[in-house]
Amino acid sequence: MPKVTEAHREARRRQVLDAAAACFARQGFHRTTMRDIVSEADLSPGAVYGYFSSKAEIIEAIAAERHAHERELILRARAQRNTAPILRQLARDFLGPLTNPEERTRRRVGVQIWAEALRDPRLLKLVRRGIREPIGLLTEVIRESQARGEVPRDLEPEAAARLIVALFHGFILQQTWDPRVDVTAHLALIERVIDAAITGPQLARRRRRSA
Amino acid sequence: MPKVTEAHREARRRQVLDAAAACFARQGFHRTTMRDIVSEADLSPGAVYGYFSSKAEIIEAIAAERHAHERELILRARAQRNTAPILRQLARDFLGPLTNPEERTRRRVGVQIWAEALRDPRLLKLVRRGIREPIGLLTEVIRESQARGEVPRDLEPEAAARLIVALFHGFILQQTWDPRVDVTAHLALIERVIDAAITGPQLARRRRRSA
Amino acid sequence: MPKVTEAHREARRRQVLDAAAACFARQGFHRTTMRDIVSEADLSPGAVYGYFSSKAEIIEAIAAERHAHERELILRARAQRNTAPILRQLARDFLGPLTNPEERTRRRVGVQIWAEALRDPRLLKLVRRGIREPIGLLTEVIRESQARGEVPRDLEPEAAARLIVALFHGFILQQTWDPRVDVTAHLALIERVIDAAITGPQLARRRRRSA
Amino acid sequence: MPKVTEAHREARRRQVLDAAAACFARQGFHRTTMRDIVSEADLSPGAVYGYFSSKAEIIEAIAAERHAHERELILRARAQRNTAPILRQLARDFLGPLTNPEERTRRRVGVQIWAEALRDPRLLKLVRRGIREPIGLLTEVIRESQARGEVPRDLEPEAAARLIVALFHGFILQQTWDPRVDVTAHLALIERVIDAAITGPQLARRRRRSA
DNA sequence: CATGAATGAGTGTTCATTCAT
DNA sequence: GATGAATGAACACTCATTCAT
Repeated sequence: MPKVTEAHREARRRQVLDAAAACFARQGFHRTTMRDIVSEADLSPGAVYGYFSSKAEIIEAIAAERHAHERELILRARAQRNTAPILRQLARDFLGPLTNPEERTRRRVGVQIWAEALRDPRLLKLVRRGIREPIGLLTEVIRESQARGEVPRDLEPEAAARLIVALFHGFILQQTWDPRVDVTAHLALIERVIDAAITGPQLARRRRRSA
Repeated sequence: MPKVTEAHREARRRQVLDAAAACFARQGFHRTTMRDIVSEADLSPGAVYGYFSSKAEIIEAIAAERHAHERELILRARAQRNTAPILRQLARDFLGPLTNPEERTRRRVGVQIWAEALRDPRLLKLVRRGIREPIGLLTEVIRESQARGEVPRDLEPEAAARLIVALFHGFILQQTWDPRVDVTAHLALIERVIDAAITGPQLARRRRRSA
Repeated sequence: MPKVTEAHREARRRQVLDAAAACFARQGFHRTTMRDIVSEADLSPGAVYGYFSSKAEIIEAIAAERHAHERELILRARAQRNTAPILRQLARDFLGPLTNPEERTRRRVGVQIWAEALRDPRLLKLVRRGIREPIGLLTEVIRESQARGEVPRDLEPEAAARLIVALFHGFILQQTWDPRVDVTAHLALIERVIDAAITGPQLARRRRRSA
Repeated sequence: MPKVTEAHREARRRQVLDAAAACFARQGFHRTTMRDIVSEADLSPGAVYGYFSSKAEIIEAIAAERHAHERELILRARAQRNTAPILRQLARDFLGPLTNPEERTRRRVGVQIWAEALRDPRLLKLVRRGIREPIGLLTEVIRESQARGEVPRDLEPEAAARLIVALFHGFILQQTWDPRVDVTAHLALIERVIDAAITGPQLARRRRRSA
């Protein structure tokens, strides 16, 4: 049994991770020094290295946390029974929080991770997994929608899943470069696109008949 | 060897810019040292600094070039007379080249620029302008489409323009993280989405007839 | 080895300052690289920068130390009760040590500081203050001498103070350019000038009698 | 016979020397780049190197010019027949011009040369010679004064000469650090010191009688 | 002769990481 | 475990000088 409780260790990790995220959001990874993180966390260098063995590991931990969170959001949305509500909830869950300053901070770090992944193989692996899973989940969702007849059968489910993710990522970028970009207008448009794309049961039936 | 032609100067700039892009694509901005660029360009540090006064200026020059190029692509696409062809050409011009290794290199650098802009105010300004212009052009395109009755009038043109750009940026990201991602499948899907979105008079009529 | 004593910190500062002074005396500020100082002090660059945040700051610290020392010398000399002994002690305290190699090293650095001050506003400020104080003290000394009737009343005290300082500085220069210049001969001459200048009551009386 | 006249060469040298002096006075030797000099002189690097083979050589040339000038001043003063006028003229010729901005510029460069000489053996040689000659001339002047009975015979002539030079150099320093230092007050004081030191023929005779 | 692009060794400084206390 | 002084390789950038044109 360690001298220090697991809860204490976890609290310290949080402290470091939050401090690092704040610094990264402000100045990017490479302009952020370990000193910056250490100061922001109000710890000593040695203490930080007791929890993370390198700067890269901190970045990875942040990325991993983010992916776990997004996975959770998708799983939760999938609990809905129909396609349109699932997609609407995804749009709300992913885009809605962007009005929140803390989420914006996290997204700024997220964009840095996207770029850093091109440089750091371990991070790339993480980012790939962090994207493969959501795409997998969305692919399933679309397949289920096709089974329900809410989405045309000849649609390539994975391509559609990627398109949804791309839409989200692309909007994150715009929001990050210019926080004045209107989240609500975008959400409204996306809801409209969803409505257009999804042929709810009745609509689908009607279509089939008219064919 | 003084009194050198303008062509010579331009060739040297290219040499530096290409070398820098190659390095940046491989290792990111911050892991790329000026020495790396200088070696790759087969020049001396002094020579490089004769053309660019800092590493940041090289990055900015690359970003500016890219933006000019994209602007050109959009202007060219707009020369088409109808919405669907315009959008199809845009999709082809922006996504098609991603199969080309040189374009992929450029896109990797592009992603770095997206992240770096969060840190470097000058670059952020450049990126913002580089995005405002295409969105502006696309917004006009959509307005014209609405005037032609090819697109519903109650669509918010700028939001739609942003959505198109987001789609493109998001796909770039996926492609950059994993070059195996299928460009063709995506293009096909996008063409389909375009067809679904556009209700141009002729197209609309044709569709009704074929139904 | 953290939580280090103040004494330790002070010893390290000394180490850097002495090493720097040795280098500066040998090669001047601008030919002395930080590497030189670091080697001479047998430290690492990082260690040096832990105590001084720039090369300029090292120079300033040396200048400040020197000024404090000179101030001390003047204050001590002023403890004498009469003008001639004060001036004689000043001459001895300032010129005497020039036979000492370590003092010569310090004086060589001092000359560099004099020149560097023309370039570095912070250093100029320091040098000006380092000169204003001694001149102020000497001015007071002369005023007191005038009150005692040992120096003619119509002498401009500050001009006289400046003249004394000029004499000293000028001699430092000669000594620095050519260490063979005879300190003793100069001291003797200065004592003679002092005797000639001071017409203290006793001295004046004694002189008249011996005549 | 060269393609370019000797006069042309001389004019170019002047141009470089003046430009360099202006730069040196502003920023010191080491902060002045050859580019600075080249720009100030409105020439090309190659042109400058056609007249001076290094930066050090420019500095040396400036020092040499200055020394020649000072030598001239002393020789001219010696044309006076008596000691007091000689010294008074020297004081006027050396200190008087300090009110002139161009002379101040030259003196700022002079101070740099004094420090640089500690680093550069060739320059040190020059500075030593530039000081040995005036001291030699002044020593002769003092010897002649002693022969004329205007100065006590037991005065060490060279020490006295050095003292005069020291006084002058020291005052230059003060003036350079703070141009507000009052040249006139200093001149007045020096005249007074001269009067006190020199026993004109009559005065000398009177003294001898009273002994 | 003049030009000015090119050279490349060298500069002051930083910062991720370690480890003696 | 915690501390923070110390390490030292590495960095972006400069500038005296050269030499092809």
